[in-house]
Amino acid sequence: MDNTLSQQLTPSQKRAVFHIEGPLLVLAGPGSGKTRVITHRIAALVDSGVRPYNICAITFTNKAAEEMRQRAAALGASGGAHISTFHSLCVRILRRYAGSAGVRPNFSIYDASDQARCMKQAVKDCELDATNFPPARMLDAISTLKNKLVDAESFRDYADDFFSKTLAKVYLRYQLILNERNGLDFDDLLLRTAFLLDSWPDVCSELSNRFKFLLIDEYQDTNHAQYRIASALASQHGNICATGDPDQSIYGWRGADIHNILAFETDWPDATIVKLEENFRSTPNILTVADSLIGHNHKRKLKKLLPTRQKDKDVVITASEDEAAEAGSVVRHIEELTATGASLNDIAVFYRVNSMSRVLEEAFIRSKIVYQVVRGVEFYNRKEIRDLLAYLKVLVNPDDEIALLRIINTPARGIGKVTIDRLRAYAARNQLSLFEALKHAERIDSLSKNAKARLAAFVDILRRFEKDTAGPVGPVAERLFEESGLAVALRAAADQGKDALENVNELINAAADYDRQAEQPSLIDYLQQISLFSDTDAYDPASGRVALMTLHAAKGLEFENVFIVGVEEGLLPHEKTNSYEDTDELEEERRLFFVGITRAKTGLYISYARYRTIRGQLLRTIPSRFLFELGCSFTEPADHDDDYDHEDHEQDQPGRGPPSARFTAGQLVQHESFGLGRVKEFIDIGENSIVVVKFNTGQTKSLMLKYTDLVGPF
DNA sequence: CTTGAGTTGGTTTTT
DNA sequence: CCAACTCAAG
Repeated sequence: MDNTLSQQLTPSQKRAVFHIEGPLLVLAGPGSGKTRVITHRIAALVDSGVRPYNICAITFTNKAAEEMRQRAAALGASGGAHISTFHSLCVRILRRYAGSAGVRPNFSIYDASDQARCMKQAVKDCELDATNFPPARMLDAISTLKNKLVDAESFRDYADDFFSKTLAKVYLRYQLILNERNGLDFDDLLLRTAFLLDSWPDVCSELSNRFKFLLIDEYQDTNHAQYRIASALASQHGNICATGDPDQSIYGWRGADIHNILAFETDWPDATIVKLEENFRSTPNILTVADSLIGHNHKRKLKKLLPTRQKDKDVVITASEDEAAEAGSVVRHIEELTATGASLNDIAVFYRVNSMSRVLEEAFIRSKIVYQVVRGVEFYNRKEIRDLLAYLKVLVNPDDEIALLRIINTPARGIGKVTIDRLRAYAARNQLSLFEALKHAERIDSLSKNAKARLAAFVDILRRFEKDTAGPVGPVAERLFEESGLAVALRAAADQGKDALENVNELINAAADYDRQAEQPSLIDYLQQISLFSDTDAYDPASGRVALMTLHAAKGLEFENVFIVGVEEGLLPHEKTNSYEDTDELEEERRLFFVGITRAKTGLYISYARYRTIRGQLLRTIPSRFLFELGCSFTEPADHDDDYDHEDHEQDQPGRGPPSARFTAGQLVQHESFGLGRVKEFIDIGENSIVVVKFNTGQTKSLMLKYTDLVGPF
């Protein structure tokens, strides 16, 4: 390696970079130059004679992979190394070894909404009530099982209580539906790959010998399936380098198992551990606050962030009246920053939930501050985009019934519910897929002559594209857009069609981009790739705009100035995370805040609003407990006189809830012994009024106002 | 069969 | 508040 490059590294970074053989764990705090270590390490490997072809680096997002590719190239290790996410790697492996893995290579990847459809069907097929067995809950449970590599059959053999047995039935059914449609959900990609590597030793050793050096970033957020895949890939040589920081583990809810990183030394007894504790990113002002906050987590190894920068601006904590005022305060601070020379590129605003972006966007538009909402997947959720993609999906995978049903009457071509039902009945009777039945429409007696003709016309459209699945994607997408009738329908739809047309154009351009970049463009590959896009992938660091994103999306990024808004009880920590008790989930919320804070280099602005509109209702909030854990002189400005002022003010305005009500549904309250909860119902009968509260402990209580110590609004 | 109005229910974070 | 679903009229 180039001497000047290695001179930029600290001794511990050098150790991590040049420790070539055997297992290596890099425990790296935020801002420790971890990414740089990995890219330098790739370069060092190549430098020491390793063929790039034998290197596999796994990152957390496609964006991170892209950046790493570029940086590695800049260090002279260009081309050949496989750098991607776990999911992308699994797609490649599954396509290559489809036969052994028990999948067909043209599988569709099912996203959350596709999964929801399949699950609804599964619950219905099992003759269960959707209220007792909500599809979302079922999916959650199944996802957890899949992440632990428990497939439907093993779970069925294992289930002993009523709920588990029911869940097992649903799981089997759900999986059957997926299989029939040749669809894999995100978890399947991992599970199938893990099973493949486990049950085919020759495949496992072939891959392990191909990837002689394995590097895995953000190891603290790997789940069991990923852990097993990683172990299998390293099985032949043990050249596994994992990097991560237990304090930045924020995906426990998705099955990430912090144990993976904690047990690395046990898994690989001859492992070398390198710690990167210096922080090159943030000022001591910020690190002190971060340290103080994360110190409130009990289940962690003690670790200090060692600052290397000089003191600079103090951390600013702002209390605003409501979310609009909070957004206004963000705008004012941004204007101050830009007035002193900061670029909008250097500014980011983080929030806990996506819905919070709206009020910020409105404020930015009013103040003419340009911004980007980092939400890449949103584009692919637009109706017109999903429609066009559904056509492409059906071409690649005709068994994808979800896609087929989406387009069969889009744009409207007179194929309604009755026709589809008859088609389905025929398919079921003859053990055919819906698409097969469609091709036989002529022979289905129950169909009217008209219906037959319409179905034939539809099949004809698809038939014209049958041979186009191999080559470039852009031209196919463009032609299909026209010939499917989507184009005509959108052009007819006056004003809102205009946006839609632009979006479709963007999609076609993106597809053409893909054609240029891919070594061997194909529709299958394209569709599978875009299914794995993440929000962060859309982040453009040179856009000259303020970046708005969730705290989760902020992972791995850094900004000169960071705003974190809505730091309130119920939001951060989020109320859904059973966080009144000192639980693991609460600790994860704290880590999430920690991740947000440590993204900031120089300016850190934390804020909360005293009132916030939640589901259309203006509610009193409680400042987050985390604010008190920051260790800086934070005093809650709320005092009682202010409260009453506001109450009065509120009562003057009609439409803000009944003035006599002391509680309104949805409101956050605190009880001396039950803790935090939300008002479900307030039965206002004067002196004997009753409040029904659902507490975070899970229990719902009806409390009589005059006997209870319910505190709220705060 | 299509469309629009009305109702209902669900609401975190994401590969 | 919003999306997804239901139902009735055209």
